[in-house]
Amino acid sequence: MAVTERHPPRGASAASTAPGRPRPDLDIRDVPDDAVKVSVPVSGDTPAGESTPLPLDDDLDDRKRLVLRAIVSEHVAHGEPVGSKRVVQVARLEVSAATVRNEMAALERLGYITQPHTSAGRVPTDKGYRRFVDELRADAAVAGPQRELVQELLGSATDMEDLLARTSSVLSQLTRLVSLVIAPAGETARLKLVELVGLTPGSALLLLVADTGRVEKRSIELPPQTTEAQLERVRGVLGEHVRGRRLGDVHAAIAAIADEAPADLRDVLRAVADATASGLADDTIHHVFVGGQASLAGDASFEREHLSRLLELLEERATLARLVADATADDEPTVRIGEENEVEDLRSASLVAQRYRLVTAGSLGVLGPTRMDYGSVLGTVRAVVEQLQESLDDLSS
Amino acid sequence: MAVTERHPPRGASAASTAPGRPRPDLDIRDVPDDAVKVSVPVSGDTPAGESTPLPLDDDLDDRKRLVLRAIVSEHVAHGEPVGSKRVVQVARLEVSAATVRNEMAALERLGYITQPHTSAGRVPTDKGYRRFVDELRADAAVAGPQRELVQELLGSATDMEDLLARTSSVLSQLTRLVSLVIAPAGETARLKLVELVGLTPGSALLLLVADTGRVEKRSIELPPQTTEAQLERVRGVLGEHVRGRRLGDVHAAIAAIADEAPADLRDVLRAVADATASGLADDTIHHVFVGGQASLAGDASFEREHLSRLLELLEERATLARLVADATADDEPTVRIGEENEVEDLRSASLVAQRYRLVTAGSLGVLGPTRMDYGSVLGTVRAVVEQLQESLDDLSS
DNA sequence: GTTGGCACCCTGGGCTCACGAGTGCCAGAC
DNA sequence: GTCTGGCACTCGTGAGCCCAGGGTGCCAAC
Repeated sequence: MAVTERHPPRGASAASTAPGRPRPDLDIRDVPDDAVKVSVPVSGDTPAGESTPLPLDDDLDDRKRLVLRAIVSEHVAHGEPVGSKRVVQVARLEVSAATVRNEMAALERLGYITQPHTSAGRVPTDKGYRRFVDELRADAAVAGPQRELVQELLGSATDMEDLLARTSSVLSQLTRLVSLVIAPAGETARLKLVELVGLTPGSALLLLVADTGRVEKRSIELPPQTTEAQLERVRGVLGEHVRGRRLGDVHAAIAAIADEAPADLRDVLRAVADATASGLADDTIHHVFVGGQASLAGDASFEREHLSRLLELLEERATLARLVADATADDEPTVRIGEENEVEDLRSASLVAQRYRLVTAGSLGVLGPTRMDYGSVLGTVRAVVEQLQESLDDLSS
Repeated sequence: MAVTERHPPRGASAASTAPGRPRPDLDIRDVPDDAVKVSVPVSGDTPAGESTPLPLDDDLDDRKRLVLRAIVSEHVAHGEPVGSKRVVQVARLEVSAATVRNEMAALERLGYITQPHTSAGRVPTDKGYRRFVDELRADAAVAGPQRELVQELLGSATDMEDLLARTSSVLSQLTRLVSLVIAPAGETARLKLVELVGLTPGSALLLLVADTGRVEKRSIELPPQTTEAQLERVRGVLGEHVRGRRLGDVHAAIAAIADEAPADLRDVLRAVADATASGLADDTIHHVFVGGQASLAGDASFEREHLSRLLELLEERATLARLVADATADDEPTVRIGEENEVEDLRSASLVAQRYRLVTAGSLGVLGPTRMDYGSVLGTVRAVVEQLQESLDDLSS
């Protein structure tokens, strides 16, 4: 029922329905070839460690898989432990509950599900969710009208900041989870304009504009008695030697010319160099857009104290940026489930993220309870990334 | 005890201890002349409406006041309803609990306190808090070392954005509440630089730099086949006619010259004018810095759903800016307690805010449960404003 | 391998009960 | 008139108990 809603049988599916089993028009489909790339072993450094060996078709026969899927779907949909009877109903299995119970016992032995207490239904473990996700294919979950909405919202963005802010907002609204959008690092972007604006006798504002539209400003304390004429000359020097360089190289370039500059400009140039020492090359100041934090509070999965820590985490933009960037190693959506997250506070949360590319890659994703609807979330993330991509191309063309 | 901690008997106090009552070395002091200016009737538009009539010394005799103060302090400190015995202890009253009970009954009749249920202790009502705050004088609650810390943190800020971000962070850390810092509107700031940077053949970036250090950028879609030469001329026109104007006047100025400009520049100038149509004069895009949201989750006053709505509110920066700005009509700290807030979702929350001035005023404050330690929060807000003020002066001198 | 049946387990809700904190009020003392 | 001790009363809370319900594991039979 609810499952059906979430996985509308759109698109061809009855395809390769594997071994001959009494399997009716189940909404849960097999893994097609565009299956979601999973977060697993890009190299050996996946946090999860022990989980599923990559060749999926190992310990679970078809029926066990169906049972697992049913349990995950049901649990995600209703939040309660699901029992054998329910599984029979929802998976439309043509066996008895007793049989399913046996399967469930097996699944529990294998670590895919667990019971909160003897004689409650079963609940998926992180491993169970992982398996479910691995077998899932991302739905095109953003329905027509919604998709148009996304297109419209993102399409009318005026610059990149705006675009990313909108993306964050759209993402959190569609998924009702916390959205995270990390702006591209931009250190390879090229400098389009360098300006030095005198604000007061003792201070000036350094403006750096990159060809991506990124604007950086730095306050600069000028040496006493710097004259406007000197500033003008510095402007000239900067314009000549620094414009067109990569953001990542700006600091070195300025430092270099400072050393060779005439004595009376040296101090000013040094000050300028200092101001560009950090925040351009390194990715410490990634802009991060966070949206929909309120959704965390609404979710019962998180108890008070945990919630509080999650919110704190969301305020540490640097950590956040690293977190999401780390999770997105290639161009496929990635899922980090519960314990797979290194970060302590994300134990009972999951991250679904994907990279997008501009000159250099940014990434985006959503954060929510482990018990989330991975199918539709994956679809949404993917769709939003595509749309963002397009809008970005529009902006920079 | 706890009260003592929160109101250390620093500074002269034993002063005008009003009428002759057996009042020992209470930590709760009388209202001195630098008493906190309250949010009340700057004009007739205070949301609260019916609460305390201004001449404070009306319905409450001294002992009732003491009792009320004790109840508020105790309740704030421990979060539980406080009973007559407790009041006797904590207020060091030399009367019996029975007497206090009579006083409490009176206070309840007057609407200052209430009992959650028959035969629990009493809890302050909004009106009770209001009265308490009205009689309170702001403590210099930021202790020495902390104050230095604030000074250090704010002092090393490089520009205004940075400074305000730090202020927000400091404020939330000191109070353990949600901090809100609203940047000055800046529409009266004067334009120091106008730049038009061509990014791609079809688009450019308009940069506006104000003498406050504020930088605004706007993406501009250029008419097809705009040449660099044209851009250069537009730059000239802008530099000549717009520089030095107030931000609030920029749009009109550009629109005006667009009409008079040579035909081949008109479209470009129109585009530029469009881009400056909003966000400069109006205060819709106040920058708002929010910090310490996690503290909301930690507080038991808010139940789940309410919490969620509060978090949502915090994401609506525009509303937030209006909220805080509205609350700060003059240069004294203001307190909005519970129902005094127009905004529905703030029913059980309080706002403590104060204005600070630059060229034009910004404001800042904290948001937390109604049951907060107004004494120290007021002190902290005041101290932070002072410090911010100083740092701002440093920055712009 | 599957099934129905059955004993068993555990949570959650509802109920009762005793306790304790706190009150309101009264009669008497100052 | 004001304060006080005392007392009866009121509720909310927590413990203890029971029962129903949903779920399980296992077994014997198909």
